[in-house]
Amino acid sequence: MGDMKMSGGVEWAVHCCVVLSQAEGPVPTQRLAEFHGISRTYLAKHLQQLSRAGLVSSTEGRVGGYRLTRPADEITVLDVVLAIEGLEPAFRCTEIRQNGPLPASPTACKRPCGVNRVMQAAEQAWRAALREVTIADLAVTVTKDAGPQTFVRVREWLAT
Amino acid sequence: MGDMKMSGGVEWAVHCCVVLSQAEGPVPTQRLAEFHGISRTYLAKHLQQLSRAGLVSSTEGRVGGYRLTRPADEITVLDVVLAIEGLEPAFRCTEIRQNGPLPASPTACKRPCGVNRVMQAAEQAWRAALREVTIADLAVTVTKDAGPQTFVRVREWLAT
DNA sequence: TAAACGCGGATAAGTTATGTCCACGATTAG
DNA sequence: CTAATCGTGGACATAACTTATCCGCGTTTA
Ligand code: SF4
Ligand code: SF4
Repeated sequence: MGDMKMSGGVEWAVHCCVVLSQAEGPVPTQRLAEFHGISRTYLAKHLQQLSRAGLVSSTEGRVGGYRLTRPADEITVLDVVLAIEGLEPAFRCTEIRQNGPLPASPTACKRPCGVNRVMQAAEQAWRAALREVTIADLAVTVTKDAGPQTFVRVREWLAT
Repeated sequence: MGDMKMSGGVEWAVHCCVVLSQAEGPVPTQRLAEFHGISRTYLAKHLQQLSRAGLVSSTEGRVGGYRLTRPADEITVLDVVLAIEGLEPAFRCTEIRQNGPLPASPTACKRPCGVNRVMQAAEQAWRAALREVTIADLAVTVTKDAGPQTFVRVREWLAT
């Protein structure tokens, strides 16, 4: 039935961060959207979220654009995912244990139950894995996968 | 913006499995819904999914209902989550690296890229954590949190 | 002064999540 | 035999969310 799906904007945002890590100056939304062949206006929304999260900073005006606020090896994939997806956990308890003919006592409801604890632990494991990889790591992977000339060509295109 | 949210039905399904692990006979949808104070007709949908996933088996007719197909210590929380949420991973790549003025070569696209690999690894860690806990474990937790008489009362109410 | 750019809000279409309803066949109590 | 209970699957309705698009505004620079 319903599947737990991550926002598609995460893919866009991660790719943009990798590109920004290789850029020499501010890159405008226009260029980033064109480069990835995606919607300019919608990407703008995601970049604004990255900006609010403090991952990128923006320059307004004629030759403005976005740049990373920190070195790429200090930005984790988790940072980007949380910036786009929000901070709320995937599992949200609706406290159904308090319903029905045998409701749990207020005392027992002080702390989250076993179900909730398991879900939170799983989410922590998920976050830990995402925290292990930085944007810089991804850039290295791209170089390995697509060749050492890749980012040279990207920089050339950005300078167009 | 968009948050990755788990279906609310997961909470219902897990709770139902815990109750079923303590029942002495088949429990009909009606009772399970009443016990948890939730929608009967909608819960029926989720129970059917558990049935299709092979976690519970149903008995039709006058005194029918659901029961677990396996001992509770052989049903993990992951089993339930996957039965409700589906098998698809949370992160779905749309291959935007193939777009734009510098598309990745077909050679480099043979296998998933670094981004995708990170996401898959994180999801594996998440699943591993959920696989560590069984319905039987949760039942023990409930006994600890809500008192040893809890399930006695549940069985009494179910026999009503 | 005009063009390029980021920012935030309003708006809309498409999709998903949530929930209801009903007709059907199976089973069992009386 | 008959009526009540129960699971199954499909159709249906509605709320919520995702995915955009557009516009007016202020900022910066050629
Ligand atoms: S027992 Fe856990 S999952 Fe269930 S309602 Fe309570 S906190 Fe939520
Ligand atoms: S680089 Fe990875 S995340 Fe990006 S489009 Fe390719 S497979 Fe998807």
